[in-house]
Amino acid sequence: MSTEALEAIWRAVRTIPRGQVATYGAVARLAGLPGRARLVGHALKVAPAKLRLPWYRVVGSGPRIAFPKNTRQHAEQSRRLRAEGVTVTEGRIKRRNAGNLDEMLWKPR
DNA sequence: GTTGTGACGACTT
DNA sequence: AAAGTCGCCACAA
Repeated sequence: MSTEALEAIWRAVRTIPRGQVATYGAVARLAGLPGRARLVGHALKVAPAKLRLPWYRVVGSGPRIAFPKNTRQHAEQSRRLRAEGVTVTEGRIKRRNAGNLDEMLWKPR
């Protein structure tokens, strides 16, 4: 995979505002890689810690925490999101505002 | 080259 | 709601 794609993903993740989340699919689209949500997961996995990416703001469709329950990562992501005011219950994200921008979208309903 | 395994997602049962 | 199926593709074995 090209590093440009990885960097595009990292840049997209950086644009997610505090207190909001974006899905893997949305991040992929933002990075110009529609349909490649899995690549986003990979990009986050290999991202240098030095970048200090807000990886915890990236969630699965639902929107829900992508990690299985009872894993360290799941707990960690929930903790960090709650620390930013995001409500997480049983791995699900509760929507709080009207998600104006398409990027911090949670399914607009 | 093939296979299995994912920080995924949309759709269909 | 839950479980399959299929499309997507990077990576390791």
